[in-house]
This record gives sequence, structure tokens and C-alpha cells, in this order.
Amino acid sequence: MGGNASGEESDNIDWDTEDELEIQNFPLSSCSTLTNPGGEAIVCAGEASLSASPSHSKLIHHFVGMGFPEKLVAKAIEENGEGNTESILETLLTYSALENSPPQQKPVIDSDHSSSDYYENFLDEISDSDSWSEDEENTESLSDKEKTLLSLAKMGYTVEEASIAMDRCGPDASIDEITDFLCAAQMAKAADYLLPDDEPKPKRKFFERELWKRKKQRRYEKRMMSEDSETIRLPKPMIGFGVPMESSQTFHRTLPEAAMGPPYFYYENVALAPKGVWDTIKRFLYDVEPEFVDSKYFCAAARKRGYVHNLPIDNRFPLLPLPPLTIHEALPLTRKWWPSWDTRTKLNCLQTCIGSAKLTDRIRKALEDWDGEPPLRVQKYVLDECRKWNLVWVGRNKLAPLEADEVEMLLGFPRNHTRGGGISRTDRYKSLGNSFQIDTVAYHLSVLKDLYPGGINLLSLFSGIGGAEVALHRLGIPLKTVVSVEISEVNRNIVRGWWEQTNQKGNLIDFTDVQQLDGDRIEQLIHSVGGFDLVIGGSPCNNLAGSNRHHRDGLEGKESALFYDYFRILDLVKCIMGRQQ
DNA sequence: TAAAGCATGAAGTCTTGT
DNA sequence: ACAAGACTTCATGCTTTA
Repeated sequence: MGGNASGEESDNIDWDTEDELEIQNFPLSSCSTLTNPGGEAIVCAGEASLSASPSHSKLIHHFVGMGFPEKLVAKAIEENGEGNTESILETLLTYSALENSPPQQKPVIDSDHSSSDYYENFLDEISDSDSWSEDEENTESLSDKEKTLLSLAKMGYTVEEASIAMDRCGPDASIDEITDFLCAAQMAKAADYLLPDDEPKPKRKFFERELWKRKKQRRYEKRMMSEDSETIRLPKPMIGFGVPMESSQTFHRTLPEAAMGPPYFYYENVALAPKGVWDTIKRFLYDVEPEFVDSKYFCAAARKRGYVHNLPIDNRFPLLPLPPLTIHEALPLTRKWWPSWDTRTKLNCLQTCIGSAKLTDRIRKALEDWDGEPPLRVQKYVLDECRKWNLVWVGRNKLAPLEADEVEMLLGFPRNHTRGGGISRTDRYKSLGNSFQIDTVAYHLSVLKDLYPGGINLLSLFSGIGGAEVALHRLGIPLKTVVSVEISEVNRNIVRGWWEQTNQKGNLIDFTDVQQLDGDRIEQLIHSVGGFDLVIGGSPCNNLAGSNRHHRDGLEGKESALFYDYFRILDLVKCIMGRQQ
């Protein structure tokens, strides 16, 4: 409660002071830092290199680890105070966006950020500021494109819309041409999601049209007010760019130039993260639109996840055989005991903990009081617990949590994948609960099969129990060299065991901590391996997941902040490989 | 000592009713 | 349009048990 209010306050302070900031020159991408003497802080920031007060040093280290220059981090902390990491990050992103491609500054290697990326951040900035008149004084220093964009933004178009329209209309298009395009686009878009009644007819009278416009504007403003920026919204059927067997709608997308491979990358995390998290992830991962998919379209359990990747999306194919899509098909033995009033056909998300024996016993007792169908009140109680803990019927009035091997099956892993090797039952559930759903991920990765008939070199971060490796293997994509980073020893053992059991011909290289992968190490790996074809990983969701009562702190949380290591490493790989070409 | 049991809501989105 | 209710969620930290 207090946190929310203070967050908004410091945001305001943040925006208001921006005009006065003396902005330093640096790119967000660490590319140029490779050629920049000051860049080593990004790769591996030692405490000794930090000149700030000791109380700040940890915080500074945190942001320097994300790839921001130390000097600027110190400044941003000063601006926002130590307490609010959110607004510090916002400020840093703002600086970086403003500084990313200044017209007068010739970028060295930094072709990483597409123009639209830059303009979007740039205009986010300006449109969030109240002082239009002051900004206008500076328009002379802007390029023609920037001026046009500014004008369009002032007309109320979003920067994204304006950028797209400018791209479509070409460099020589007049403002009028662009607004025409935007108007047409808005109509088409409106027709898509508004009720047919709302669709403006060509013959509609002037005032009606004005009314409609005003209504639309109000809606727009409301959206902006409530979401304070264009927050990413989850798609209605959560099918991303399509799932097998679903309506054969074809999707197209154009990737920002900075996002294109090599290497390909694939990032995963929970879809239902706190507000703003996916916006940040998107901004870091080269402005690629996340693909949100619920694995209930691939197996009998729900698993709502967001995936940011630069893979082609045409000609995907699923793993065969297709896994069972309902509880009854997946767990046929439960059918016999399944009461008609339990209408579930899908399981909820498979998590890291399971219901206790005591709980199922309480339920059994509650049910035994009734012969036949229990009253609605009891049904509701039982069903609530069933859904919360993913319980299934294993006898008369008898419910049970899923067995670990059933979870393995539902997630697409080979049976006994996590069994043995000294792992406890509790840890088995935990490792599985944190893993990919293989069929889902494999569907996305399937496009690599034709691209790399000879196999791929894989950089797998936060490997866990090897979901990425298993998916690629099941697709029949040979694994040449796999560099796997995983903090948990039991998980590393599981992957190692699987690697040997499946007679992999390639080479599996282990690392414990993503922090070990500094620029030198990555450069050395790339040199010896010959470059990575895919950088894959799902960073920890601990501080994003809804189940976390204690520390759902968002992307800046202790574990979830490791996302920035994924970005750091991916960006290093991109830069080093780009340099070698 | 290691593993299992157990209490601990908020923050969203989606649905329904008025 | 709006409010109220239903529903879902890659978990943590402490306590108890084997």
C-alpha cells in the first residue's frame, strides 16, 4: 500500500527532474563497451572499481551488473534515492534510450538498436514530460524523422503507431500521408476489437464521428492513466503465434533489426508477472514482442508462460506422438473414481509443492459423511482444494497429489528423468515445477531442425533439469556442444545423467553460476566452440510468481534479477559473434 | 541432519450481475 | 459502464518428523 504510493511519487520526481540532467554518452548494449576501456565494469564489476560510498556499493554493483556504467548508476541513485530500485532502473533506461543513438555521435559497433527502439524511448520521454513548450525549443537539433515523430506524438498517436506508419509510408512521406495511414489503421484496428456498432460508417454524420472519436480518445486516455504506459496485455486465447491443431490462422511478425540472429535466442518466464515486468524484459531483449502461450494447448496441464525469441515462426511442427490433452487421457486410472461433479478436464499449473497427505485425508473424511453426491457446499470445498493442489482421484473419496513421474510425463520429460542420484522427493517436485513444458518449447524450437541439419551449439542458461536439451533432442536436432549453466548440483547431475544415458555424441560443458561467464570466458568459449547457434534460458521466477507470499518483488528481486545476467550474456554473445563476422 | 508437513494472501485476470 | 465475485498462481519460512 505504502509502497505503491511512494513508487508513484518517486516516478514523478524522476520525470520532473529529467530535463535538468546532464546526460552522459553510452549505449545500453554492451557492444561498444567491448571496445571501450570503461567497459570492463559491465563484464565483471569488482568491488574495488566502485568509488561510491559503501552503503551504495551493493546497489551500484547490482545495476552495473546489468550493464549500466557505474558513473551513471551513481547519478541515478542520487536522483531517486536508494530505496526505489524501480525508478532508478527507469531513469537508467531513460538515459540509455536518450543516449543510444545521438545523431551527432557516430556509433562504433553499436548497430544493435533499431531506430524505432530509439525513437520509442525518446518519445516516451518527451510525451511523459509536461513541458512541451520547452521541448519545442530544442526541435532544431532533431532530425527530420524525429520532428515528424514529435508532431505525430503531439497529435495523440502512440510512438509505436507513428514509427510503424513512418516506416510503411517511406522516408519522403508527408505528415498528411502518414496521418492518413494512421487513420486507416486505427479504423481497421477499431473494427477488429470494437463491437460492430462502434465501427464508424463512411456515411456517418460529422458529429457522430466526432463523438466516436472523443469516446475513443477517452478510452485511450483511461488506458494511459491506469497503465501509465502501454503495458503488455496477455492475449485472449493464450496461443502465442499459434499452437498445433488450433485454428490455422497464420501469424506474421517483423523483428527489430537489433534482435535478429545469429545467434538465435529464446527466453522464458511466467506470464502472470507483476505489472511492468514484461515491458522491461521486452525492452532489454531488443524490443521483441513476447509470445504468451498456455501449455494447456500442448498437454493436460496449464502453464502460462511468456517466451521472447527471435526464431522464425513459420512451419513449426509438434513433437510426436502428441501427448494426451485431458486428465482422463493422461491419467486413465483416475477415470474410475472421478465423480461427475468434478468437471475438470485440465490440471492447473504444476508447481514446486504438492498437497500433503493430511489434506487429502481431511477431504476423504469430509466426503465420507455423505452417501453418493455430497452437498454443493462440500463439493465447492473439495473442488477448491483440488484445483489449488492439482489433486486427482485415486479411489472412492480418495484424492492424491500427482506422483513425480506423472509430473515428468505431463511436462514431456522421459520417465524417471529426475529419479535417483540422491535427489529427494521434495527436490524432485521442485526441479520439475521450475522446468519447461517440453512439447511447448519444442514446438517453438522445431524450426531449427531444417536450419541446422548438422546440429547446433547451445548455450543453456539456468538449465535446470535440461528442458531445452531434452526438447532439442526429442526434435532430432543433434547437440554438438552444450554449455550449460545451472546453480543446483542435483540438477546438473540429472542433466549429466541424461546426457550419458542418451549417448550424446557432443560435448557437455558445465558451469555453476552465470556470474562465472564474464566477457573473457564467453569469448574463449565462442572461440573454441565456433559460436553459439542458440542462447536459451528461463531465468528464476521466484520474485515474479503469484504463489510467492513473501518476496514477490518483481524483476529486481533477489533471484529474478538474474534476468539481467541472461541479457548480459546474450548481448555479449551477440556482440562477440557479430565482431567475428 | 535431511526430508516432509504446514500455514502464510496478494495481485492480477476473467466472469457475472446489475 | 461498473462493481463484485470467482479464479489462478514455475513459493517461502518455519515446524515437525524420520
